[in-house]
Amino acid sequence: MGTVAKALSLLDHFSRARSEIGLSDLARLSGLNKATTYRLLSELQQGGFVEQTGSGREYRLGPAVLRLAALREASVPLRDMAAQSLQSLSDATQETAHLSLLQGDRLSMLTYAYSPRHGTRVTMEDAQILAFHATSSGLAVLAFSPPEMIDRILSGPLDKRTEDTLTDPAVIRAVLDGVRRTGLAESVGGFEKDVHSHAVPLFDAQTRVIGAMAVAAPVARMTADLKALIRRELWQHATGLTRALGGFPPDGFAARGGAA
Amino acid sequence: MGTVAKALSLLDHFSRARSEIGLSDLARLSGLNKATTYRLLSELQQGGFVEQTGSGREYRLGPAVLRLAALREASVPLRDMAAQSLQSLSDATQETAHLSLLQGDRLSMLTYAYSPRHGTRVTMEDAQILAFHATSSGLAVLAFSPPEMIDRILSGPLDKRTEDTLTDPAVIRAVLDGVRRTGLAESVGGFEKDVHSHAVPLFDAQTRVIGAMAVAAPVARMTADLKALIRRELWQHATGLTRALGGFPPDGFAARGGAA
DNA sequence: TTTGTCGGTTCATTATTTGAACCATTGGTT
DNA sequence: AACCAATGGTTCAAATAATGAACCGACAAA
Repeated sequence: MGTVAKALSLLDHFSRARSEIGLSDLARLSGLNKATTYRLLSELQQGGFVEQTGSGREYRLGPAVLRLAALREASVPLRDMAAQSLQSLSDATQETAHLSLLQGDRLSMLTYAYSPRHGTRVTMEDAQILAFHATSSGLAVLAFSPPEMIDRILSGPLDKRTEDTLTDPAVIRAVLDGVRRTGLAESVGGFEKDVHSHAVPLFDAQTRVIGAMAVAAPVARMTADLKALIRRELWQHATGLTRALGGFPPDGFAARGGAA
Repeated sequence: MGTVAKALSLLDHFSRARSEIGLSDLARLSGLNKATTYRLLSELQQGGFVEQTGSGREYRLGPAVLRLAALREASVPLRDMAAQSLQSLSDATQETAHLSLLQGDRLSMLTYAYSPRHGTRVTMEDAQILAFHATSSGLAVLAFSPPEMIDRILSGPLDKRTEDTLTDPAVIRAVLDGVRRTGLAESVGGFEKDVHSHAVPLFDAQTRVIGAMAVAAPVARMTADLKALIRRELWQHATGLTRALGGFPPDGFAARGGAA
């Protein structure tokens, strides 16, 4: 692993739950030497990617990321397009819609839209990391990822979020085959106990999978009609967004039509 | 300069005007060897900080910055607070208000708010870099920066944006003294010919300057009354935002009250 | 006092970065 | 078709920068 990759990997340890991390903690988390961690942090700090908090001397993400995000948005207004598409999808289904992006071996939630219709709804956390084996989005993405990546993910630890979480690699591979056939992934209670979610992968211009669009509804509300509606709308919106971003589904994908 | 700093500096060459850059161009822009640039870009690409465009093989900022920005926002909702404060300031003055952040030796615009009142207004560009010697925001920040930084900036090239741009370090130092006394910086036509702007610095929890809040109005509209209004409102809003972010002005700053 | 942290620093050893030269392609010119 | 000047990408010996064990002083708890 190169020095730059190490420095960038430090940034991965910040999360919503842990937005400020001390030097020693970060060294432990990353497995790097404390001195190394310090030097890398110093360089990141110089660039404004991290900064130190006032009270403690802990580190947190810095303002430079805001600037870069603004530029990224300006050149690739994915977030705006995604937000529009999600809102429309959420309106059509009356359920929570969300979109996640693949970054290296991580799948993280970019944005979401709630429907105001129901009092109960599935809630999402900003920049949440989605487990590949426990979410419909994860399964949708994994199904269209390169074999090496599938092997890598499935050979890693697969924690049992709920009693319904799939943790047997063989079982998951079978599920992925199904996702590849239909272009649509489903997960009932794999991530949160009462959530039933569907997901469709998104692709870039080289037909590589870049993320997934999903609809999550309470298990109690899922009827055959709602399921059919979600599948139809989700398919439309996801393939539409892929096209809008200049991406292309792999050969044969469009033909599937999200059929169960 | 460490390897990490070099890699991060590559990201600085992306701008609104130039959102996609080829390998050779980027090597030229950064002054690094092409092979070096390539390796650094590869590492950045692995981390999702840059990606290659579908059509050409050019590079642009990647999706990872979006995720980090979301987390930064979650832990330090500066942008939201800034947006609110700017809107209120813009409403009160009927002119364009904007906020810039210091990142290393760069001052870059974070966000802005227009007033709908007038047909003519000062317009801003997202993530624009503000020159220290040519803008009120730059002067406000520089006045409260460490002496070494002032020396560094003033010994660098000071380009003459307009005929009214200050380029004599001695003159600028005198202006900075005034800014330090009043807590308020002013620039007439230093950046754009017809723009009259005021700025007040913002501080962090260690009383270090982190940026500036500013109001920019067309020179033609600037009367004594408007000037007094801007100074009063700008002072209120800027000190209010500093406080809201958990920051503290340096000793004696609050006592100045933005008096001219 | 002792013990265990913390953030930060040092410096000889080591491993990584570096850059000139080199491909294979591409697109424009003659 | 031949040529030229770009492009993105690759190689490898030489040079440089990264590394980590040990060390500070400061602080807090026992």
